[in-house]
Amino acid sequence: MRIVTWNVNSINARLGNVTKWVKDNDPDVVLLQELKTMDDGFPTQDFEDIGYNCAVFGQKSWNGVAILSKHEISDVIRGLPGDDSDEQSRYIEATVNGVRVASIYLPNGNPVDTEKYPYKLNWMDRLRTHARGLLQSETPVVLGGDYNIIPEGRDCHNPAAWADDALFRLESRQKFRAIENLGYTEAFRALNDNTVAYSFWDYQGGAWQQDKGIRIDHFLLSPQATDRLKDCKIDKTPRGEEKASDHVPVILTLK
DNA sequence: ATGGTGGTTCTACCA
Repeated sequence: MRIVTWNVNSINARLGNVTKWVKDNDPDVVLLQELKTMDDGFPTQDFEDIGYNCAVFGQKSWNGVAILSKHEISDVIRGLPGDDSDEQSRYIEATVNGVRVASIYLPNGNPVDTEKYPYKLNWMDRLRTHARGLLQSETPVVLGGDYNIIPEGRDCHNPAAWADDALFRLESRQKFRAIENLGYTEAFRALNDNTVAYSFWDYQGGAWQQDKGIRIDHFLLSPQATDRLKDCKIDKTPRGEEKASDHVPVILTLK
């Protein structure tokens, strides 16, 4: 079973790139982030035409997450539990082929001297609480998405340049690690010990051409999912294409 | 310190 996570930076601006990649790679499940459209603007028909069911949690202009699946999608939750006043569409969760999957678009948090940073940290506390509850099912849980977290220095080109950024601040990384410490395994790093690999390159400053990237798109796996972990790879080829997203797909394979 | 790019939407805001 293959599950992909991909921040597409507008699903409608990226529709040709995404449908082509999905057809070529044929994953079971695709977790999308940054749709930048409301539910009724999501190109559901285009994905149904290539064999995928869709569960969408959209929002006008910003955010927005979705789960695409060749298998039936059931028991969908839209929105991260824990704060009814949160209006941002950043979390969708469902059951697919016996696996509980979530598509996560964790807040960026910059600039750190604004309300965006505490919003990020509070959102991570809520995610940890919810992730802890999911473990009680003792079934495979796969939390995939754009976490907006650089877990370690080796996950970026120049750690010094990111030192005070919301993606790399110690508080942010500690909260990410606190979710791992519940019993979740970060799939890519578990299988690629010393590999330097990135999942995002900024549009600005020739970041792609100079390979000044960061690794911020992750899969966190419950113990039952980790027992089935076979492979986790980053496909950076889509970043070099015309009209590319600034993120690339990360591909998880479970036995 | 600034601006570099790209998306949504039309004037800034977000990343």
